[in-house]
Amino acid sequence: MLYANNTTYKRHHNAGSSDVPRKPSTSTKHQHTPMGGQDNDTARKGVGGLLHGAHGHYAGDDGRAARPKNGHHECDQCAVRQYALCSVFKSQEGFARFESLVRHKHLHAGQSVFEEGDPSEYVYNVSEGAIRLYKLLPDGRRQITGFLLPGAFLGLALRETYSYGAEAVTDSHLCQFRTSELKQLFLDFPELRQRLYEMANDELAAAQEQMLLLGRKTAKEKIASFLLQLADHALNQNRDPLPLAVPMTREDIADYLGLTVETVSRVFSRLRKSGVLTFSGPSLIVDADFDALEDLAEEG
Amino acid sequence: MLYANNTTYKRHHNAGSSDVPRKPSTSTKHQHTPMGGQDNDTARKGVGGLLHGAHGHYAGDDGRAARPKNGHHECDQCAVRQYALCSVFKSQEGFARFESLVRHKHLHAGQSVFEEGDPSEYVYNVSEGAIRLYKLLPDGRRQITGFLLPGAFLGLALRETYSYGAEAVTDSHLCQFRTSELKQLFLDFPELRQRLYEMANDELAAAQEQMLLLGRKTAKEKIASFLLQLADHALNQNRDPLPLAVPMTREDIADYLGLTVETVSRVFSRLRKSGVLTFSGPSLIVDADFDALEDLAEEG
DNA sequence: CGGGCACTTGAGGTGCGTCAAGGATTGTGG
DNA sequence: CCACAATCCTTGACGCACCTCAAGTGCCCG
Repeated sequence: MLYANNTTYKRHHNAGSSDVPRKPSTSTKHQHTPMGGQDNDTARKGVGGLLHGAHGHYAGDDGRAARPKNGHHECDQCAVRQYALCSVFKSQEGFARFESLVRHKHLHAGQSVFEEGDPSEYVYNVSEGAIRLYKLLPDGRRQITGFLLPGAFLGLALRETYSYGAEAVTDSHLCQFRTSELKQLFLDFPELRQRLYEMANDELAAAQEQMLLLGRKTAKEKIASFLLQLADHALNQNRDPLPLAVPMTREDIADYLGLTVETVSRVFSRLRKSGVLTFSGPSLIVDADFDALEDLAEEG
Repeated sequence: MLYANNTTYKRHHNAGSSDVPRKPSTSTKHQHTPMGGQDNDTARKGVGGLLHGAHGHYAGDDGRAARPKNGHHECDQCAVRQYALCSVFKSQEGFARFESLVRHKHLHAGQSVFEEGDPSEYVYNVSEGAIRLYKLLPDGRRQITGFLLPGAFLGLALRETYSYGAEAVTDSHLCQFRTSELKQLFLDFPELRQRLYEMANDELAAAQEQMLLLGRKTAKEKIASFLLQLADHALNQNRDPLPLAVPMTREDIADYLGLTVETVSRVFSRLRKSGVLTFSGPSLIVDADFDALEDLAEEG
């Protein structure tokens, strides 16, 4: 079940440009990934850094989500209510007003939430699953700018159109709001804006860190940093970083780190052969020498 | 005067790591750059994109700043008051309260505003000059994450320490506020937070664009995109994009685009030889084929 | 069991980094 | 006014990290 994702973004075929890197031709399909499976299901949330999600305060359960999987979503059963945007509404009536605006949306792995350039009519809160944000060049080259995890907010930019695309990496659940209605709420709930502001700041810091990675780190350092992000996110949720699940495909990782699939694969292999990582299948790392990874990542 | 900047960030020498790119050894010095000079002085503000500044509404003057250069700064003479943060204070007493908190700081080219890890006691508004934001790896590799221009806000991230360093590219003037005091103002002036939120969002969108550039564009595309950023910023200030000044050094450009000095220089040369650009000295472009640049940049 | 997809691995090419040298500009001090 | 030192920029030769192309393996699912 760790192969729980696939790619759906379309890459425009581009007849004959010259000195530009590979423009992949990619198939388009939707694939329903069965949820459930064994317990390392927890992995689905395991990302961190530019990979946004709720941090800390993962009260109670050890990371395994015992949520309604039947598509019947209610806010009072919501897994992320304690720390998502919703947590701003302390009072009963405040929350009621908030809840009245929400529309629940379920997405299958690979489905698009919105595309770059779409009018930004809605904003979302991720309550289950994982979303990837990406930007494309006209010839199809893709840069993934981040992964969103439960508790993360989607659509921050209060602009007329989305400046990036968003797709479900795995089956996901989103709470949808009209941008205009959310703005109304700002008037009565200044804490809401405060909360969004903090989130934007966190994203900004993460984005700067990612620029450093993209512009100045080697492939090995990028992979090491990425794995540490995954591990840190697990720690932030009070989960054990081992075994470490890598829910996204090699292609997603490559597009996130500014590499190619082959390079990602090769670096993983080299880390495995040098004893830093032990794999159990391509998307599950059962052992990792985090000290070695930190040296490799040149953190700081 | 277009060589109006230098580098001051320290690059740690790192005895013997192996497969890591060049770790430059850089001198440390402060250099006072005489302001004034001829009129293409306007160039000092010429940046855009991740290069933040005030956009639009550059009422009146054609870009040449007729500001008090005598260090005696008063808010009511401030060049950016109309569109900087200060503009949220409509009322006389509101602004008075705001002004009472400000402390004016003048920086010479190359001087540090703060370094990564410093406690974020202050935030700033840029009223004159240009600031570069950067992050360093332990071995000295640097990534410039953005340039700040008049009207831009510095220190957005309401975190305990700055997550990046900031240095003056040219002689600059900043308005300094205590973070704690600014937060107080939030209570009485919700528009202030709104404004900062919008700014953070703009930066975020720019950061994502820059990630696309860093992760997926070729050297030529990066340079072309960069020049278009410069030109767009000029346009946003109602200035003619030609002649186009490039106030930062090749090293700054390289560290901004994830390249080396030599590559930056070579690409400029190639663009010059192919007739896309015409230079008058290394930091002034007197003619540019913007259509060609847009093709090269793969904008989209 | 067969086709599709993700992943891996190898062989070879290249864009850009590295190393090195030289030119242009500016500021400094005699 | 002229060495000079210090930067910054440019250019060439070369090498390598990563990309490209291609073939093969394993897994999943129909």
